Amino acid sequence: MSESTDSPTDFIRQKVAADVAAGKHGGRVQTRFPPEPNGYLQIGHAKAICLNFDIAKEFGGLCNLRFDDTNPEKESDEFVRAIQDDIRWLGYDWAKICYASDYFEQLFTWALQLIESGDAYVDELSPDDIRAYRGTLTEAGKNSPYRDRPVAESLGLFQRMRAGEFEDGKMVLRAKIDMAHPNMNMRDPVMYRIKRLHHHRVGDAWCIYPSYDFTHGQSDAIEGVTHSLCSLEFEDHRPLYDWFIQKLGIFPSQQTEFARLNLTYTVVSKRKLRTLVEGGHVMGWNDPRMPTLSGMRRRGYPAAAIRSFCRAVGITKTPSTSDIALLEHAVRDELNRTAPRRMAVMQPLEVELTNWPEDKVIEVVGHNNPGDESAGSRKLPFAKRIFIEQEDFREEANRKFFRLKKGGEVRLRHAYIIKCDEVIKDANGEITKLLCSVDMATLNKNPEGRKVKGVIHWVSADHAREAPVRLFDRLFSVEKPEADKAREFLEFVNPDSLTATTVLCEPSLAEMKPGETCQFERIGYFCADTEESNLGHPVFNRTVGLRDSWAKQDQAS
RNA sequence: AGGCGAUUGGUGUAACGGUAGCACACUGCCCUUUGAAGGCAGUAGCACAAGUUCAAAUCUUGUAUCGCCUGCCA
Repeated sequence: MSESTDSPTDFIRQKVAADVAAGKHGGRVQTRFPPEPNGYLQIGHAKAICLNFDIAKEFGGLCNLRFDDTNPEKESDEFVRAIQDDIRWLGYDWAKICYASDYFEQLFTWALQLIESGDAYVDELSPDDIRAYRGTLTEAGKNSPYRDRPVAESLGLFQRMRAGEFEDGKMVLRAKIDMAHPNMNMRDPVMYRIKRLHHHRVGDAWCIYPSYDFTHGQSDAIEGVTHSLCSLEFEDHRPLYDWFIQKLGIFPSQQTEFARLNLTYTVVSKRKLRTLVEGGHVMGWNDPRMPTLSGMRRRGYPAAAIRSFCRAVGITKTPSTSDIALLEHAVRDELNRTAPRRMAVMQPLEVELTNWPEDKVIEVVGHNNPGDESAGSRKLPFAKRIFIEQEDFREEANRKFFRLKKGGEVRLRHAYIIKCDEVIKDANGEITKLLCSVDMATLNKNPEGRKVKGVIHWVSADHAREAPVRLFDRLFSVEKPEADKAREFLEFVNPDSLTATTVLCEPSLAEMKPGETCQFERIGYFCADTEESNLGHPVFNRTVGLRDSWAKQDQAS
């Protein structure tokens, strides 16, 4: 699943292509990615980022990064910075970085214009009354008593709102549309509210802030965005989006909605991710189990794999839940091509090579990537005492088990074929050690007259380095943690999603730099953690395990 | 007096009136100094009903099911 060069042909790209062909906006294409800086980006945002930036690129257009910072309540510079880092890491760069807050003055002027044209009014109803007057899904709302106040009065009040003459929540500016509209968003939506909050960019310059609806389309218009792509929940807002543009007579950006991404065995809503962090269910926003970009980055997911995944799930209007296995496939696919191979043993079983001279140490050569000659090779020490994986030995097993068994032979990866002659056990009958003999004629050579099928990994006991490892499993133990409305999603958090253990690894692994990823042969892909690794002492995160068809087969039998 | 949108194998998608294809997952076989990767094969699908048409996944209507909407959030 490498990133293909031919472009996808989803309905949005078809629409953009048709617009270009028709000469709309002179064939110009411009998009934007508009996050609110109130949280960390997650895999769902990655889908939107890829869509917007890729479309701009494919059609020779521009894509801006625009922070939708109209509500200072939960917004901060920390998020502004983290979002930029995540987007760059994903592999994208913006034409311009914009802030809705840069348009506050213009927005205010436009609000004045709508008041003057009789399309907006200052309402003094309380929040509770506004709700009550709005009506319900099946009943029309009713007009506010302030709805038909004179234009001049609204004008004066709105100016005074800005001047800070009224308390928070005392009044709002509303669009005058239709309180009986079947679309709730058209029942005189709020355009401005009074909030005495410090804004991360404009400071205390304003005490009134525009709403999303009165900001987004105008921001698109100011920047000249031709295609304003957003998720399905804004479908109901499109009539409003168009209404403001039409009333204001500004550049007609067009909004198109697509389904957001959902993933099995996880949650992606900001609120729920926050709950996981604040409830201590994970170590933080960048916990490797989190579907955040920072979490996936820390876990070792390559940016290219995430892009590839986003391309694979496509863009539609059908709400759906993608299988996390598809994401994992994209990760393995990328890592299989790029990650150097190494050897490490998770559950060591000592093996003494009886016919190997006591002090003899040789170096064998291991290829870094069998599928990529250019990846080169490294040397591995081989000596009398080695460790193999406990599960690679069975005293007795059928022929399906082609690893080491008593009296049987197996290939040590990159080294010799050995034969198990004797099994040493302790008083409890637990296997403590294997005595094996080496077939000296089999280094990088197959024996004559017999075929040895199994290959297992190993490390030299005297040369192995011990390193901490964290194994991650799915964050939730059910496919759709949000599906059961009667139960809180937290009930489904997988108690075994994190396992801390250690590995014995080949010497070269001690040199792994934080953030680097390799494959532990026959086990999985691991990266050196960026937070907890020290020079010469990596702490490994298991990015994803290798596919294991033997485990399935063994389990089935 | 509700509105808007959606519905194609287990999952995610393609098709734009003319043989339902791809990927993931799953199953079997081959290959292999990673039981990985790779190769080959296989299982499995148009929500339902009417209508238009020589011909419907595709157009029309109805039904069902699901999603979103009653923040001074975005």
